[in-house]
Amino acid sequence: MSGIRAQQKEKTRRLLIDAALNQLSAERSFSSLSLREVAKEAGLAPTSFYRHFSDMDELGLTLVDEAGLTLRQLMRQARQRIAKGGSVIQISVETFMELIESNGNVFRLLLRERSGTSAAFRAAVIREIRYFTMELCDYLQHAKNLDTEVAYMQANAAVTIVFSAGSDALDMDDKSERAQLSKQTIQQLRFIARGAAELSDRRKISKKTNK
Amino acid sequence: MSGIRAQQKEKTRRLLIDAALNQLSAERSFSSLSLREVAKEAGLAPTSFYRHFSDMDELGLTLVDEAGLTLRQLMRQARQRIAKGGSVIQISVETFMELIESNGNVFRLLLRERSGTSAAFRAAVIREIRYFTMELCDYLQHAKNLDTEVAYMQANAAVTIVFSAGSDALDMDDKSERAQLSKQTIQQLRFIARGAAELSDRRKISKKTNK
DNA sequence: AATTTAAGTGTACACGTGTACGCTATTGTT
DNA sequence: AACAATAGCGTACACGTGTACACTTAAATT
Repeated sequence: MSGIRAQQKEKTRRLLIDAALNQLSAERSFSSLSLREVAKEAGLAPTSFYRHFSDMDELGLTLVDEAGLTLRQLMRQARQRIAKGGSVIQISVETFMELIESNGNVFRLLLRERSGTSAAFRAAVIREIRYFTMELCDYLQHAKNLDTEVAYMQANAAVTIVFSAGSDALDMDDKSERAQLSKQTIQQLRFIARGAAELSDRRKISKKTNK
Repeated sequence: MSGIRAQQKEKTRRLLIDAALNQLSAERSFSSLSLREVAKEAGLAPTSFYRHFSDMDELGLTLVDEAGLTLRQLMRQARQRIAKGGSVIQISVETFMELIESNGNVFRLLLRERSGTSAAFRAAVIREIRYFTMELCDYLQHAKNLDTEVAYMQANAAVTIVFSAGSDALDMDDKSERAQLSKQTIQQLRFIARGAAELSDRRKISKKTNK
């Protein structure tokens, strides 16, 4: 099996995925996309859609997977940059904002669409974000030597702040406005980091004195 | 003019508003609601809808106004409780969570629906949230004597965290789970408050030494 | 070379949608 | 008492939707 057939199939599958992503915008949520619209944008007959996905829901799940991949790519890239030195928070936020600029529509799926979708879809989105949060939590625990619970709360707050800022950035066309938003987000993350570090310290001290 | 007619009209207008609110859920966003569905739920013929709103968009804007009112009610209630003493953050979060429990669907409009709606709708939501943020910013500036810019960043971060937690709470049926979420949210707000207070102090010192 | 498999097409159907239009019945105005 | 205004209804229409079904055509298998 040379696979010239499977190869073609994969190609038009991507056509469908990209067609869906391209139609996303501030006005247009995934849940408001119709099977026919997506097929048309991909240059296919409506019924051909079924050769690749049984449902718009299934396409949606695939898109969320795609978004998850992008999120991991983000983590890898940020880690590489951090290894070269500099402010961890600043580098992370800037890397995130860059990725939003180039992969805007992929992120809309994770940042918007909190309702009006299937339960499976929402669960998938939540799973991706949780995974991301846990990665950050691990990092905080080890690199910053934080109390487990405190690390989780910091990670959770940080992800909420960054994703919310990312969501806002999606609708900004002015570049200086985005830069301002980045700056503010960085400062907010520092607030959180500072507060978390203090609580973690206090907890450690109280544990020692209890011994 | 006794207004028995206008009175009736207002009554069925409320029927439409409530019908729309009642149909909101995790699965069902406002943007996915159809004019006919809302009219049916209200016990009206589809075309009667037009006697009250020219559009689903117009209904949407009305709902956002409604949500804005609820938000102000929240602020008033929180202020009253705070005046009686206690942790400001804790009281605020608990008041917020209470209101979400009783007015869940009103909040879905503000907390979800970040896309897939008309530009006017999104603008209205953003306006309400901004107003809320500004109120908090004012409070922080005066009561806590914070630097203007720092106060804004804290207010913005706090609102993001609380609204995100509120959005999560909307889909929880377990009461203890909600309590845990409240606790976590309170701690996160304290992180932010602590970090902001420190930065504000540092800025004041540097201003003094510059004189 | 003959046969099977499957990606993509076109037609067809039932259904839900927004809304234009004319009607009825009741309230408000003159 | 006569008239105007209007909330609500029913019908009707064009349109977009998901999808079932029978088809072509090219690759894969035998």
